[in-house]
This record gives sequence, structure tokens and C-alpha cells, in this order.
Amino acid sequence: MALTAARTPPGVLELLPLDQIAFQDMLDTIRRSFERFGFLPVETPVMELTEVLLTKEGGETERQVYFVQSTGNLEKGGTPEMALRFDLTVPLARYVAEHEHQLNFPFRRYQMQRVYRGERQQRGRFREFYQCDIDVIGKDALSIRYDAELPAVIYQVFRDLKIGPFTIQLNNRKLLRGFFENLGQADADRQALILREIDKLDKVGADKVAQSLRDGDFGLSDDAIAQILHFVQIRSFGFADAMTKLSALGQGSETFNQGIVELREVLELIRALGVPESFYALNLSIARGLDYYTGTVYETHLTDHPQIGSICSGGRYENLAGHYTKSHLPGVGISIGATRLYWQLREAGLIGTGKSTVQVLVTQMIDAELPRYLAIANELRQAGINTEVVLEGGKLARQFKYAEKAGIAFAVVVGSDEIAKDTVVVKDLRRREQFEVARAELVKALRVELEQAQAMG
RNA sequence: GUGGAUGUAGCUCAGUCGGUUAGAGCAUCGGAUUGUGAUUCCGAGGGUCGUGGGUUCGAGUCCCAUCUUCCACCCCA
Repeated sequence: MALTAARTPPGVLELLPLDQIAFQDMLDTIRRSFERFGFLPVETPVMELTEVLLTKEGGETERQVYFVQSTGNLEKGGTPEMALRFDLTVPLARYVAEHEHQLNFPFRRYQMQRVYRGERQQRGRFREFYQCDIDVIGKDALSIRYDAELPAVIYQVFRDLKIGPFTIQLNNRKLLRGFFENLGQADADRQALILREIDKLDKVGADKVAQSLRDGDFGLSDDAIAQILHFVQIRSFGFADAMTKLSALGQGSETFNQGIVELREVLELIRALGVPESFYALNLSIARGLDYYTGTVYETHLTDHPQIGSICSGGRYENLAGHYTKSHLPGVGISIGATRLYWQLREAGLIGTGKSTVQVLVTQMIDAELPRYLAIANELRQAGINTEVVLEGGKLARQFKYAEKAGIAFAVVVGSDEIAKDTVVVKDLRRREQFEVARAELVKALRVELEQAQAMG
């Protein structure tokens, strides 16, 4: 019989157990931080009704959406009534609109689930990936103070992930809009196109941005381009510098001034929330491509690994669920692309394989003594130690090899000598050392060993 | 979606001008007087040369198509 190639569809990330553990550790860290700040868990289905998912988006989004259709419906020639979600924000909007009357506002939810995008294949880009989102949704209004709380969460998440220094970069869409109005660029669509170019500043450099603003459909004057580049190249270093640079911007349109007021308040509260000032900065070129952002926008970068790009981004939006409810629901949120983040951290050597979830392997030396081994395992499990027992026996060398490959740190060995003395041998498989303890002391001894191993990393 | 590159064993690769039965290292599995992982030694499995067509007496090698992966754009996590 011809074999079918065993392969995953392109653009998905599938991991070996020890890598999966490392990935789950990452998700656990993120989840802990979200919960520490009082965010509540929510899950929504991977598939949504097509009409819900594709409200007016069209264009780029629709191109990347996977439609879901049963074989029966497909044979009948029906159109797909469901599609896979491509982010967690649209489902959140639907969720909030649907459950509006049962929810407690401001509604603070976190959600860590997979989303799907029909991307053209490229290294480090995925078609199925995890997003870890937090959003705060207000009813009618939502204080700017929440815009400051999210960077505090970002700070805790990436501090706890221990992947080196990072900067949470801040900007404000109102400031940008006001700036372009002052320049005589009031058209929203045109602004969006310009912002898209501006957003590339740190990636491609000022010269290329200037060139594309000069060429093509923009046709901006050299004077305007110079003003734009001067403005968007503003960066701050530390709190006082950020405040000084905001003051130096002077006054502009009402929108412009409001952007400055908002940034000031956000910066002040970020400081009050205890985020060290080296971890956040103004970056007036941060625009974010998504057009639903209306105020504060964030992007976070690892200081030592600029090539990784943004590891967390988000911002403020004025009306989340306008397509689904007449209620006015402003919000602010951020998203971490966990799959991509994990993949890039692994590529950069910042994250290794995880430690096996199995803490102890009870080996089997004498087949007839299996009940004894099972009893030991039972005792360890009662004591909260994750334990695997060798059930098939075989050479001891083989059992150690198995444990090594599986990444199990400790083995318990009991043969006729130990049985005679009522002892057990505990072997540290990494150090290749072993010691003998009284059978009654096993749990205690292992706890000490496991704690030491934990402390040593 | 647009443009460009790529493909030989699980992995990294060799394979002459188109010429017999396609190779190596690593990895895997088994064994080397049965209570300890390494090293070493012996042995084994594993490829319709991405797939389909074409040219040729003869194709891993040349041509066409297609798929995969990779790169840039678009977009974004």
C-alpha cells in the first residue's frame, strides 16, 4: 500500500514534548501576569459565523480568512456559513455585544487561543498561531488611566519571561492626526497611507521613508517630508526626557493638544504603577497599521534583539463593537503573538527546551518485583511527585537511556540488595551520581533533590 | 495576492560530459558472558533522486508543468 506522507500543513508549529513544555511555560507565565492584574479568562469558538467575522473588513482580511464548510454543504454547493477567526479582537467585540447585559463593566478579559490566517508562507510567519490578548472594555466611556495600566502588565509579562531588556514604545494617534492636520493632510485615508510608511521608519530607515513619501501617490514636498521626519524621529530616554520632549512639541490643533495631554497622563501613571523608566519610551513613529486605533498605541521591542521586531502591540480604540450593538464600547488592549514569539526566541537562542514534566522514573530490575515498584510509584505520586514506572523491564542500561532521552532527572533503582536492606537507590541522571537511602526516607530525599535541581535551573 | 530562488536517506551534504545496482557522515534500531547511560567495535533498516510529463538507446543530471520550502513585497502576531 502506498504510504501517505506524514506532514503538517504549511505554516503551523508542532512541537516535541520538551519544546511543548517550554512553550507552555511561556503561556503560563503570560497567564499568571494577566491574572495578577485582575483580568478574567474568556474563550470563544475558533469558528464564527461568516457574517459576524466579515462585517465590513473586506480586502486584506478577507483574503486571509479560512472558510469552514461541512462536506455535505460543500457538495450541495452552498457558501460557507462559518469562518475561522483571524484574531481575538473581532470575536471579543461579538462576545461583548452578545453578553453585554451580563458583563461587568469595565470588562477586563484575557484570552489565549489560536487564530488562523491564510498567509503566504514565510519563515517565522504562521497560519495557525496563539494570540494572548488583554482588553479593557468600557461602557460609554473608558478612562485614559487604563491606557497606562496595560504597559504595567506588559512590563510584568516580559520581566517574568526573562528574555532580556525591552522597551515599551508609546505613541498616540491623536497626536499624529493632529500633526498631519497641521500639515494640511486632513484626509483620513491619506493619513493612513502616510502612517503606514512612517511605521516602517525603524525598520527601513529615514532615507527610504523619505523617498517613498516623495515618490508614488504621496508627492509630498521636501519641506513637508523634512517636518514629518523630524517629528516622527522623536524618541525619549527616561521619564523626564519624555515630558520635556512632549512640552517641546508646542501647541497645535485641538486633536494634537489632546494627544499630548493623553500621553502625559499615561506616562505619569506608568511611572506611578512602578514600571522602571528604562522600560518605556516615546516613539513618535509608532503608528500601527490597524485603522481602528484612535489614541494610545504601543509596541514592545527587545533591546538586544531588534531583528525580532515587535513582540507585543496594541492600543486604544473608540468603539469596539459598532457592528454588533448600538452601545458605545470604547476599549484598550494589547496582543502577544505567542507562537511567533516562542519561535523567534528559540531561533535567537533565548529559550531552550523545557524540563520534563516527569520528575522521577522508577526503574524495574526484577520483573517479579513489579508490585513493589508500583507501590513506590504510588507513594511518590501521593507525595505530589510526577512519577513514571517502567512496566516492560529490560536491561537497566536501556532504562537509563530512555530516561535520559526523555529528560527525566531522577531514577529510583531497587534490586535484590536494596530489598534485603530495605533501602532504595536514588540516581541523579544528569550528574550521574547516586546514593542509597532507607526506603522510608525516599520521599523526603527526593523532595530535597528536586528542590535543589529546581533552584539550579 | 505579486516577483524571485530552492528540492538527492530522518538531518547535513557528495554525485564528473547524460552512461551499469545512487554514496558518506550524523541520527535510528539490534548485538558485543544480564546491577548503571559514555566511548569503542560489529551488524541492520532506511531513497520510484519532491511529483507528473517530455527529449534521449539511456535522465538524479537536459526541457516543461506542478507542489514544497525559502526570500522580497503586501499585511501583520
